[in-house]
Amino acid sequence: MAARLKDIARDLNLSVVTISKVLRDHPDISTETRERVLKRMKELNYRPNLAARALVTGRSYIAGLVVPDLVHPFFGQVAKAISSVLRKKGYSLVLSSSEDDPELEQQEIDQLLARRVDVLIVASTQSTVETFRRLEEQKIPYVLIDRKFDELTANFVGVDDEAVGALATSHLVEVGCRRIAHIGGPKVSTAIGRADGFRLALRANRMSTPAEYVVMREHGDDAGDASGYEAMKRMLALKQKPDGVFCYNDPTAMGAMKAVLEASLRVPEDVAVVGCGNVAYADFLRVPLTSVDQQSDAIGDRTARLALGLLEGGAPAKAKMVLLEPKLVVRASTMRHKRAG
Amino acid sequence: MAARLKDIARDLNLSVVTISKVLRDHPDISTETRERVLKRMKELNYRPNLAARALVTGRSYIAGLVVPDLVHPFFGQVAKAISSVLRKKGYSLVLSSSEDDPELEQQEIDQLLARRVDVLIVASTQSTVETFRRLEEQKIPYVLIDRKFDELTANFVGVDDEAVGALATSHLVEVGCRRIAHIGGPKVSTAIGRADGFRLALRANRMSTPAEYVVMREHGDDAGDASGYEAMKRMLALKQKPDGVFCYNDPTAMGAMKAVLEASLRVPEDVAVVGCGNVAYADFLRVPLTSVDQQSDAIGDRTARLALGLLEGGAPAKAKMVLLEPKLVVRASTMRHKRAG
DNA sequence: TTGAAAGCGGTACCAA
DNA sequence: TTGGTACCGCTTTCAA
Repeated sequence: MAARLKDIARDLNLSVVTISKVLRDHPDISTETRERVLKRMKELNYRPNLAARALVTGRSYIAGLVVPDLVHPFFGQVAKAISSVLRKKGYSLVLSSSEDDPELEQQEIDQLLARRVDVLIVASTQSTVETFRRLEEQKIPYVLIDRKFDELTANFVGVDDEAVGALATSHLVEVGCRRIAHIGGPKVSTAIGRADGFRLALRANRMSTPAEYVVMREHGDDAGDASGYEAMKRMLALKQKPDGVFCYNDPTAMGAMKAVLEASLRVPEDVAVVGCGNVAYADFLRVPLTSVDQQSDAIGDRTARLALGLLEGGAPAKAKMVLLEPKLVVRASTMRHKRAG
Repeated sequence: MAARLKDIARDLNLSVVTISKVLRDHPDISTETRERVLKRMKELNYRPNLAARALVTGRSYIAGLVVPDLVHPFFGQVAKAISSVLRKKGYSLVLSSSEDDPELEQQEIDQLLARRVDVLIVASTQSTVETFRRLEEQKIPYVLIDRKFDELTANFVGVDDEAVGALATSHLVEVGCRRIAHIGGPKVSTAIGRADGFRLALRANRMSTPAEYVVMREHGDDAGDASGYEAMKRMLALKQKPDGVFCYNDPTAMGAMKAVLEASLRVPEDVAVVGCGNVAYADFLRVPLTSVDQQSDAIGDRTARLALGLLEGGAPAKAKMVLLEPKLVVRASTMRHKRAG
């Protein structure tokens, strides 16, 4: 159906090679021929078959991106930022969602490899590094984002999660919280790093926290996360309630806030709440939410640059680790008295 | 780098054809040969080059999806739903974002066509139908979603936007609003349809509305949409303030709510607010937002089925139009007295 | 400046 | 049951 080089060549009594050269702006083509060819291309609405081209050049000009959840605004933002950088260099971004399922992630990666993407970008949900070792064996360039693996010295771009936890927690200390809790996430590097940062900050402030004040959840990422709600509810039932809580992410924080308000307590006066992610609507919540920004645009931008470097840069170079500094955005959910110490 | 049929054939002293047959579960291969081949494939971590296959079969097994905004939860949800149906049939979904820019949309479509997608799914931001006429000429199957064109009898899946407007507006009437305003969207079918529904519902209730009560915005889709805020602010400055407002979408409604609250008025007592989209966090807003659900999952599901039908179904069939019924989700932002009439 | 031939990694068709 | 040959649409190399 679609026009091919061959069609144009036939119509113009030229060879396929000549047309191909015009297509790629090859210098040694007479202006006249070039004109004729371009004219005919336009008439036929010609589009080179990129699959065929990829087959011979060995470059698909596709970057594959696998994220755990397309609907999560963080990943959407990152994808948008990556795409806008890559597009300028002629690359397409093929997006896949793993739905936070390691097996599905594996399938999606296989699919992308079968399409011979030039580079793979993954926010992985795997618990082992096997997949990535195999990528290395096959010399397929890849960049991890958001979640990293200690066992792996791979290219990585993400926010410094320990800093996230420490930033949020010290802020709670600063606004006068004395019994600070943490509702954490599943067993991935982001959640673990943030929990570590939480503990570090407490120690730095010579504070400690009872075991019941730290909960690591299994799943849950929806707005008003049910497990954040449950976890908070349980903490509020303790004889010593916490007066501040740092939540793994914003949805969790929204769930926690709901629990606090339902218990007829006030945010931030009785319990101050900090989330992470800085979702666009944080300002419009029942109590505007203080949150640690994850720098999604910066992550996307750096990731895309790194990926391009892997593709264009000749030298293999060793794995590059980009750790971005998180930023705290203070809103009503932690605005109580200043420095109570 | 990656293994090819040829490599396996050489290693096993077989022909490429035989390996290819094993790959595709062709019946006439001896069990023994099959075993040997499969074993070697596993060892080499063989993955068929889909681009090469596409070249000869003429089918890429790729569906292309172009949306105006990846970060918008509605499109994210739709993409997820489409993808999950297509994946089961062996299709990959390649996602592009047009950033609400008609030119960029055109580029993305071209890019997808160059990759020879089997079918195109577009939530178009174009103002003319030229692009789609060309698709028809080239016999490339496509499905429009969300936004439609009157000039075009194309496959379409979306919610009934007139019904959206009517549903929201009658609800406002029912809860006792007497001066109902509408903050609409840009000049695309969704916004126009919802505004039409708004007018219809008013007429059906023998109500009318001053011109200042209807605003159609140009752009804006972020959480707490600035133009929703501005529009509402202006209306609140009128001598006769509206007592209810139907907003084009949820972000707009959030902006409008902000304006109402800042004016020291109450939602819903002074001004009731209805949005559209039913975002996941609607329940957690300063005032939980009544919203018309757009059925993103159903849209995705029906779209994917329709697309598959276009691909697998032999008969060309005539354009199919799927109009889904919207559903109202009532929350605090409109919970005032019942039927004041 | 132009083009013939070979080949990228597969599949289809038909013969052995 | 197995394989030879041609070919998908394009680029590369080298010769004319």
